[in-house]
Amino acid sequence: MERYDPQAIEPRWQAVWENAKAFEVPNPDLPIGEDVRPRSYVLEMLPYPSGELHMGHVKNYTLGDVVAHVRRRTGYDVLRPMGYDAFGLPAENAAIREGGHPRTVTERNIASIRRQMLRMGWSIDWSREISTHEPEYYRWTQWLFLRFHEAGLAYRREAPVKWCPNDQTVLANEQVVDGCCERCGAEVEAKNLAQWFFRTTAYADALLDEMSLLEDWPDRVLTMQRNWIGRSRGAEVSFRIESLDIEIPVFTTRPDTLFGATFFVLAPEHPLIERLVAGTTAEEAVQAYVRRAAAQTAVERANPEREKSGVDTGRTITNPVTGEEIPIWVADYVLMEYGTGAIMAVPAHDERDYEFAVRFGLDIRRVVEPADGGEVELPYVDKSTSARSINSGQFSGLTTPEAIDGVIAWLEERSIGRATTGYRLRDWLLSRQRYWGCPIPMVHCDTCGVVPVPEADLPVLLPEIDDYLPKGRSPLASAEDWVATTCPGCGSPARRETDTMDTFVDSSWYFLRYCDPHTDAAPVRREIVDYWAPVNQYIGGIEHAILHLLYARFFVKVMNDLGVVGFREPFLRLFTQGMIYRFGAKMSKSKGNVVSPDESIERYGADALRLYVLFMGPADEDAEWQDSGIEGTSRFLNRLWRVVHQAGIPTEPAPPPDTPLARRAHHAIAKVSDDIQRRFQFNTPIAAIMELVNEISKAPDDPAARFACETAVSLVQPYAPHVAEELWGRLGHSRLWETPWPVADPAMLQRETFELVVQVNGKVRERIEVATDIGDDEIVATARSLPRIAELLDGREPRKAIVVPRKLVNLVL
RNA sequence: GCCGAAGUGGCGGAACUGGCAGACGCGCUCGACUCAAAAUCGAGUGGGGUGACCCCCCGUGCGGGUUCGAUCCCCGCCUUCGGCACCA
Repeated sequence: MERYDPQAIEPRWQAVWENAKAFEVPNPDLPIGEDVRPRSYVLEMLPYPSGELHMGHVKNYTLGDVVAHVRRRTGYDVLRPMGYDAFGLPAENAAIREGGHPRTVTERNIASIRRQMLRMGWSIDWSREISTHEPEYYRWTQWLFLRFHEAGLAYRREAPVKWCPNDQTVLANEQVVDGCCERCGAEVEAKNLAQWFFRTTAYADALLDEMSLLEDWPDRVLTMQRNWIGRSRGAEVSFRIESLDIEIPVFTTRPDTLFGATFFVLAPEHPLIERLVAGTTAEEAVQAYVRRAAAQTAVERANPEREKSGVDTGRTITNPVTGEEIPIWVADYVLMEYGTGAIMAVPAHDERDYEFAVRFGLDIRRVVEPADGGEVELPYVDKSTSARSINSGQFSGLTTPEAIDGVIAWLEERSIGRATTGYRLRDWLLSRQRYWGCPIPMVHCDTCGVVPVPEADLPVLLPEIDDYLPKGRSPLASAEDWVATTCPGCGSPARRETDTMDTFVDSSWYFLRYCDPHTDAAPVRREIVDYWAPVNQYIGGIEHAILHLLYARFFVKVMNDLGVVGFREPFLRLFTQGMIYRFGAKMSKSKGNVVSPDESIERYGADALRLYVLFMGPADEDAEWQDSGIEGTSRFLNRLWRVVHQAGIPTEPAPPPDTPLARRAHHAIAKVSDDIQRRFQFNTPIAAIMELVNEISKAPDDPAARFACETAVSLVQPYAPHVAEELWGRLGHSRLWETPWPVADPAMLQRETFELVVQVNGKVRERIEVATDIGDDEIVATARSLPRIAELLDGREPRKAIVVPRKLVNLVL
């Protein structure tokens, strides 16, 4: 018998698939008829070509490959494309590190990633390959930007922004983690700059409410997105400073506590502060406080452990329900970015206001109590129906929800307030002061202002420049020939926008372009994109729970509103895979704990590696890489190889004889199919196939051995397609990749007998084989007649007998 | 602090709807093959008692509860991981 040699087998089958265009799915002819084939769009997140593939990619794409193979073999046209998220900081930083041009380095990395992907044997439709840095792609990114701009959803404004001093660019809110740059970890700085934004906040409600259109997303991802969007319903209430004739609105989720508002607080950045204190005795102290606050970093300021600080302005403002004058303070626990930058402080019913009032000796007035009249400590923050208003005029006695509605109605009648909704979500800051990105297709004209580049002039090509190192302003600004242009409006000399787009813009619609990757008429043709998309199954890392997954959802909603696509959500089902660790840490070059896919392939073959990354444990959980683990799956493939060659393999009559081994094979079919299709569980099917192979090797002369071997090979194909295809051929068949997925025969799953577990008082005391159709009474009688059970009963009559059909009987004394 | 997930042999994990805890793999032990080793094959492998076998007791982070029966449900706690964190 020939040895199992993955190094010989694997490249051979990869060539066969390539020649046969085995995994290419053509687009339908237009117009699309009624009788279309069932189809499934299976997609994994596309890689950044900033280096080579790592084990995380191997797990991600192998998962998708298993799903894709099984769907193909169960009758679907499966769209499974691949591309590269080529623009952006990771690729650009890699280029700077390696000292080449970003394009050269990126394209070299793409070539090596593609080579690795082919070597893994993933079933990808390579005819649809795209890369976001190619003009054929980013032309349409720019086109979408223009349409967003037209619709008022892309705009430029000067705003306080987060600046990464290391990467020398601004960042989106989503890219700031604990006050630090998500990429490089440097502490971010605050700056005021004119920047481009997408109006994500206009879609805050849609992003929340349309979660109901999703078929299956992990709860934790939905929760994270909900928290990120942070919708809270409440009211805006106007407070007046009579002496200065100024109105300052506040946002509150607790209008019912207005009677307990005993002071008022402004954020240090609030624009009215200067006017309030000008020429007063408090002026100097307030200005000093404001300066101190400005000097603090976001990290310092966000530390909730820190004792509250603040300063009295000496001014008062009128509480609109009580008519009382309450003091106005300035304190940095109030944020300018949320709500209106001013709050009414209700110390009795808010933790932060309470802490502040205690520290500065301000009034604390209780206006809510438990509905059952019980005693509670302050601050009392319950806003459910088990709380009710007190000391609140006409609203006293109402439950909190009633009081909230009542106060809002009262405010609306008098035009001093209204129901409104607050969001934590901010608009998406998309401009970056970096070279390696999609140019923003806008022109600055002294006469016309900011003018869009006409659609016919797209793409605005990224210019070739010598020095693309980040230096605080976009490197594109130094490409003077490129910057100088004429205004599309008036024809006078004008300057191009020199910022580039955030990489997340590129990756917010790539999955649509795959559907129609070569069209030069539109980003995608509507009929084609609606044929394939939305994605049926998306697979990727949890680290994109907010960033990419929220942006892509936003993009698709806008594109739907613009009529570009016919659906509202990009990804119907989402599966987030866990990370692979080694020696307790994420694999990284600096920790020296990396196992490279190339190394594993060379030693054990792609099939053994593919099996191992999914056999490690549940795919959605983190897992620890064990070098001996891949040896195990490699050993299993050797065993499978041997069993197929040695099992005698006489040609059996079809259908195969009904033997214990044939029944084991049918059980394996049922288990593997159910685990992959219904449970989306990938480790246990491998165990089931291993069991089957073990059974075959124990009974090589079983008359159904051939059938059992064919079943094992067929079931392992999604995981280990090369060796499966090879053995399938040696069993006298061909093209396993398009052979229908096996179906378990229900009759073969039926058993005539089963092992009855006999318990006494819940403890297992005996097991016997009994007929499947045995009656309950007979089960009890049989159980009691067993010598061991009779001995335990010792003549006593069981108080109760519980029979679980086809499982067990429990005799209770 | 708030929200969420998880905790099972020496290790990774299995047990799907409350019904035989530890499937499958790794590791280890013994045996076969071999001059020998590796590879491969076979047997065994949660802890304890007793010990030829049978059998008994304990056992799924800890403490309680519900139930004939709990890894699974409920209450309280501990630990680990993840998210959010002055969001008014």
